[in-house]
Amino acid sequence: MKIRDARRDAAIDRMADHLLAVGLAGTSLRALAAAAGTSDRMLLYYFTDKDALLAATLERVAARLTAMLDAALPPGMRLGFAPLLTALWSAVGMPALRPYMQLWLELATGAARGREPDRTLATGIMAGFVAWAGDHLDTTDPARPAALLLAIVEGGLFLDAVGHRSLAEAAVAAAVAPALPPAPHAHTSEP
Amino acid sequence: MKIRDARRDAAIDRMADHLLAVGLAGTSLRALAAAAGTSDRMLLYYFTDKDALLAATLERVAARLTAMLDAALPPGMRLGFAPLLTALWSAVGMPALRPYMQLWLELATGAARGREPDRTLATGIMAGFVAWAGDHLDTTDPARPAALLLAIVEGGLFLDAVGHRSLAEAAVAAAVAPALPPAPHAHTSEP
DNA sequence: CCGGTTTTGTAGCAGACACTACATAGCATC
DNA sequence: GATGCTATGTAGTGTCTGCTACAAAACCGG
Repeated sequence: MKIRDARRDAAIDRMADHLLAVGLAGTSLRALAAAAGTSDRMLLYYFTDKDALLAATLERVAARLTAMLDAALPPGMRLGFAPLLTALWSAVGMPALRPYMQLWLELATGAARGREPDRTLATGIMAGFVAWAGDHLDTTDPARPAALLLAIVEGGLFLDAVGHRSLAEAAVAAAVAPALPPAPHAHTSEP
Repeated sequence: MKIRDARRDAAIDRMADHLLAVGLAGTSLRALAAAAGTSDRMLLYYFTDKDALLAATLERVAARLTAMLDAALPPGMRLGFAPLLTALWSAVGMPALRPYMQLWLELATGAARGREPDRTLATGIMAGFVAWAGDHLDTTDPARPAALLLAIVEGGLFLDAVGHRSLAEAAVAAAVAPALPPAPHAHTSEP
């Protein structure tokens, strides 16, 4: 029972790479098997289902992502709202994280339609992000700022995804600027 | 050449309903044809491709969405950052708009991977949203606040999609609150 | 070396998919 | 009424999908 688990685990790693490369929609048992160096027959020997296989692989991907985030902003480091937002935004903008963001978006799409295992996985991953943001904020009550921070980052990723990266950067810049929204009906003096 | 165009147009409307109901991934020529009351054969007579068909249908969906947004917040109405954000957030939270948001997310997923026609369509739709936000803000230079507003709304929709609606609401509440982020390193006096 | 369990290959199933070839029905114009 | 164009039905094509039946190989304790 050891060999099976070891090969199964190795397959998960290779399949995670493949999933990051082609996305959830663009994959198939045969393609995943080729990427993992086995046959579809074996994948269904290791896993009961394609869904179970994808769930395990997506969990591996999530673990990698949180590891990379921890590397960029180690746990225990606490920052104010603006510095944390800046740091997190530049972290998720790293080219190495691009496939992760694409897959994250795809998982959220499935979750929005209530599909499983997408929904459960996505909710859990996002809960992890919430905890992460709360742990990195130096505010007394981090709940609301953490929510806003995550909304801005996810929103920025979304704007970037639809081809408006500069808009996303403007949003982050606006959120970081001191007096965020100029007081309503009060025009700034700069022409 | 008139009958063809009329029926083609009617088919687009029915297919838009179907697309909103089941999403891009869950559809097929046969299902679309059934929803439109024709045959797949006819759909490929009206359109050159499945892609062309989807592009036309998605444009129809986008037109409907902007019409609904204009109904909720008529053009010409200008607001400050916080009121506009509140109004827009409650507008996109309407149950009738839920399928639109799911489809919008799905389109963004395709756009993130550079797939066509998703990419072009999504970029154009988002450009429309940017113009819409700029037109509804009463600030002198609406570029940055508009970007932030869109990022928060899209981010909130994303948080909602992954099952964290209350988090999304907290984010909007935080963005609307007067002194958005408590000054960095300065703890509020409330315990 | 033998017998049973674990691991793997081969071949295929039944269904869905986008798309096409071909023929026909309806209609209009001359 | 012949001719030609538009509109539609029938019946497929080849390919891909997740998954399975069956059997052979490999391994391991006795």
